[in-house]
Amino acid sequence: MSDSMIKKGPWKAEEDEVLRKHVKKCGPRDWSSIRSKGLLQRTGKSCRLRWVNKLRPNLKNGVKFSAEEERTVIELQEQFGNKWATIATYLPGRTDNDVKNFWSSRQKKLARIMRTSVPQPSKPQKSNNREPPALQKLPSVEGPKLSSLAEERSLSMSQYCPSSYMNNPDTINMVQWPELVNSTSLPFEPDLLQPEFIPNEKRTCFGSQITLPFPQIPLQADFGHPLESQILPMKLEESDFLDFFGQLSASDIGDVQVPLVPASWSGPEKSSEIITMKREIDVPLTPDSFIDDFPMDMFDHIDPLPSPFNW
DNA sequence: AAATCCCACAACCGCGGATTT
DNA sequence: TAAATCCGCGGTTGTGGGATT
Repeated sequence: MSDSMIKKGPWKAEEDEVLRKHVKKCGPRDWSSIRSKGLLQRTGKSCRLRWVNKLRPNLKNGVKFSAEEERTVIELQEQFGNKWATIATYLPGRTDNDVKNFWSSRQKKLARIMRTSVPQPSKPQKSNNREPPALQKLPSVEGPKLSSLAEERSLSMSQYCPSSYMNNPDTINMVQWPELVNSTSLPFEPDLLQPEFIPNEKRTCFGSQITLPFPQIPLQADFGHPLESQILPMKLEESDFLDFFGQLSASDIGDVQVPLVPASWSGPEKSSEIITMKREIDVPLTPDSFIDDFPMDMFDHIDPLPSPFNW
């Protein structure tokens, strides 16, 4: 059968039925034989993909990711990277494609938020382009494909942040963090916002990995990302933002003194507990570690959101 | 009302590893 | 053991519908 006989594009119900019958008869294998037997004019790859992503039983087709699923994906992506098939094994009814698409959408939302966080110029500009003017002169914010939040944030920060503040511990604690956008612009389900800070001994400030039991994950476990969920919606005003980040690159950050606990944590040592954090070269930057490294008092201006556990 | 943007989703492609011949 | 084939994975693109301008 020549390549010109190979059909591509959307599947029809009749094709789905043929594929279902094949799987019922032969099991989910021998995909190539479907075409060689003349059952369908689809490649074996295409048949397998259709089965795995759409026709397989117990799929959650058309069902949005729940907050719990989002949390799980976020955590697992941090642990496994872009191993979508691996991550999907933790999410019943979800395919690697589902997870991949979810993550991709989320990345785009985050990128957009980072972009719109760029300060507006003092002079209004006439332009049909909705891109913030400050960004227009910065090349390729969306250029490289970023595989993790950490990369995304690092890129954004290094581009947006003029620099010298980045590793100036004296300056960091002087910063007044500006207004915040409301939670409706968050790139994830509001369910993920957890004001409580629940100390996790497996988690340290610099992106240590949360060790998840394999292959079962307790979905009820606390996967909250208080730092990420609160820092990302921040809308940064021009002066504060640029002043803060000065002329140094994020990678230059050395020792920085910051409070360890989020503002919303009501622990007795909230404002007094200061630790010295040191970035070590051999510590991999994980998706949340970049944000985790921010000084905690920058969250002081964030209104606590209700815990999903209190709803 | 039209144009544009945003978003979610489906599907394809290229590659590499595993299996078969 | 090498070549051919199959299979699975991750990256990318295309598309349609809803929202926004």
